[in-house]
Amino acid sequence: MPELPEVETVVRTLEHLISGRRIEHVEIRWAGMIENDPQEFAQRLCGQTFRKFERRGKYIFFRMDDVTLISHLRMEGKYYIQKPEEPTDRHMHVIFDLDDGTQLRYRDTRKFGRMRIEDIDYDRICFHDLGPEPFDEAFSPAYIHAYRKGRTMPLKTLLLDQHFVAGIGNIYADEILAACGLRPGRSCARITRKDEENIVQETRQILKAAIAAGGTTIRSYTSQLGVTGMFQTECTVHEQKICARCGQEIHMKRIGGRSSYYCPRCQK
DNA sequence: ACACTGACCTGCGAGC
DNA sequence: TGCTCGCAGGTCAGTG
Repeated sequence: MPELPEVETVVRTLEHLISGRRIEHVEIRWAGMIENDPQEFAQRLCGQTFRKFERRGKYIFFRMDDVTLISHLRMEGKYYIQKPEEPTDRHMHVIFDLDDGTQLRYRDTRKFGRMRIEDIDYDRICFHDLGPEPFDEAFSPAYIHAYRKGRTMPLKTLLLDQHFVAGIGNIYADEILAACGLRPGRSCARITRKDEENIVQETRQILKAAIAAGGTTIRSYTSQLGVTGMFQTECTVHEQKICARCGQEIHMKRIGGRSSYYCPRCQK
């Protein structure tokens, strides 16, 4: 399931592959994933050229000539560059014909992903009240301190809260908390100043390493774009059996409706 | 205002 | 073998 590092990898790969390509036709096979009126969506994108490729949290922003195409992959959304004669299947939901004869195809087995168009100057930074990017200096120990004031939610829930910080999903939330030695179920009201510093530092460290590795592949993130990452081999707790640090059996507990993995010895 | 739950979807694997 | 059921999880609407 793509999180910030995977989405960043997809954005940079697509930038490399389709920058400067013009959309000649849009085929929408499943209209449920288009948040605009589907006809208007297709009509406004025809004749537009991919100019800039941006990311905000887990959202992709394609800046065209006159419109911004915003895409969220949710769990299983993937983009492919393929030729028209290559076979499609029932999970291909949107197909863009490009001016070089190839197609940009969006495939999503669970139909959770969403696309929409907005005006060209649509503000990426203020989008959806998303929290700061983890690498932005606004994401600081002082910011965490202020945000958690008056809140009692588990740390795991806090890290997954996109209003708190943008881009962290279930896998990296587990990894960040493991690196900090904090249990995912610990209330965010019960951490120290030092913990706040560690969360900022480990979040950046882990996401940076993941981006460098080209994103994580666990079960859903593979692509013909050549961006299959290998970061999952570096997971210390998520979907692991044994703690890499102490050998203790990894525990799994549902927190905020998500499976959360932690080492009961290393994480307090 | 905060916190929690269910809905959206489909594929897969466990269990009977 | 073939069926049912639970689980996977990002986001948002609805509820307490």
